[in-house]
Amino acid sequence: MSKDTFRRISEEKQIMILDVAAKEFATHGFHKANINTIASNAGISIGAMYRYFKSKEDLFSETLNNGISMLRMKFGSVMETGLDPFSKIRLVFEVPVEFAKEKPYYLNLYMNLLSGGMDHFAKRYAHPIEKVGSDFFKQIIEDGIDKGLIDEDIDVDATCFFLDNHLMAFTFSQISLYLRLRMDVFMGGHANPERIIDATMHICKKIMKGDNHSIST
Amino acid sequence: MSKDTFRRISEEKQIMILDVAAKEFATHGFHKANINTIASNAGISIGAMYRYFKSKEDLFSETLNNGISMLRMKFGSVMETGLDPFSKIRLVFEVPVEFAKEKPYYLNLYMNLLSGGMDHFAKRYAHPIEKVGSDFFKQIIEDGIDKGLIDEDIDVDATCFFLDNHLMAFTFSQISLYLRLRMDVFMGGHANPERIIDATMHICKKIMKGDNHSIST
DNA sequence: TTATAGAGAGTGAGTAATCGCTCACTAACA
DNA sequence: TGTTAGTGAGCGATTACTCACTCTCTATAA
Repeated sequence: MSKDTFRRISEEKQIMILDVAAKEFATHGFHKANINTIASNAGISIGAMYRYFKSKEDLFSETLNNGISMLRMKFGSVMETGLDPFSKIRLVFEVPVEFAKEKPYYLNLYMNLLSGGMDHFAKRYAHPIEKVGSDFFKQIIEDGIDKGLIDEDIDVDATCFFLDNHLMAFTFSQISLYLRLRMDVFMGGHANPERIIDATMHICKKIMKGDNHSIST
Repeated sequence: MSKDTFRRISEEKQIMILDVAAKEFATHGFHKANINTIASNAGISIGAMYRYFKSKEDLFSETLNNGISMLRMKFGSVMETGLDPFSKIRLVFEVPVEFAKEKPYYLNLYMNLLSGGMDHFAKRYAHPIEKVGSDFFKQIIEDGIDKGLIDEDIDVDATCFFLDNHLMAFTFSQISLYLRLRMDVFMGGHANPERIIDATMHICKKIMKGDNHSIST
């Protein structure tokens, strides 16, 4: 965790430093990211940097924590809409498209957790991060079952996993060069987020309400 | 590409060196991987290493190429089985489970392509790699439509993308610590590959043959 | 058969650059 | 005068890559 000295500076400056750091970690990956560059881009000295954070790892953790707060807020606000299950699922696919336009580098941070040499962070962050998406989908589906909108004989866990896999791949496809090229291969030329979301919703309804195709879009 | 000198040494030695390199790249990521360690683990000098490969990037490329060959072979042998579409899809989900037991580090290599700082490789490898999976699913689904096993009104591109997203996430879940922990969160405790494959096939049939639930497992 | 020359394979200590982090310092303020 | 904030030159560790060297093998001349 960051030092007291960091929490004592103005909130804008905190956010600015974390944004600059997230950008650097996102573009170069944790190991290749340069702390001296982050300090210089944030307009502070490396001395100050190490007055605010114990180490490079500590700074990275703080950017991750900042990202988790944003993630929780986004999922939370979708839950609070009070919309029907399918509309909530549609919304949660639209969120990363918007977020990728504002602060894509925070999404990159999570993608970097997947790869080799990041086990230390994976152990600490997999559960808190993934619980958010898992709880979200489970609550929506169970709610849908209660209201008779979703078949009660589906494997809830596996369906949530299936949906979140697609959400994860779709989200990362907005920000990873490799996955963007991959999406183009699959979708034939320039892939359009709206088309994928429409198709996703169509598939969603088939999975969860296989015997009733009459639900409105 | 590797130098002539590399292609002149025995094939076993070539494979041994590439395996050792893949392992190092997989566990530490490209940037943190140590060429001197690779040479030492492979039982050759760094001098020899640089006689075989132009640079660290060149060595990494060669391990990727080696992995692509394996990937093509695996997908190819599934296509050649002559099984029905749904059995082929089941097989292609079983393949990475087996492969992750033999040479997981080759799968890690691809995951590392997704994250930050790997754009250079992403541009070169996204298309050749992803074309394999894309062609595979498209051929299967079109074949299924021809034979009347799959609805002809589905969005083929989007369905392939959807299926491959799940295959990718499932495959990487076998080898990435983060994604393994994530899978546990979703599946509640220890996730079992067979259960996920069963659920996947169930979902597959609903997506592609929504009006007919009577197809055998 | 033996001596010699030359090519190619292989070696590993060393170099140069990078980068995380420290610490002796100054500045501002109470 | 003491405390806290901030600075940035530079240290030490790491690591991609080089190069002057040895070893091995083959071809050819004596």
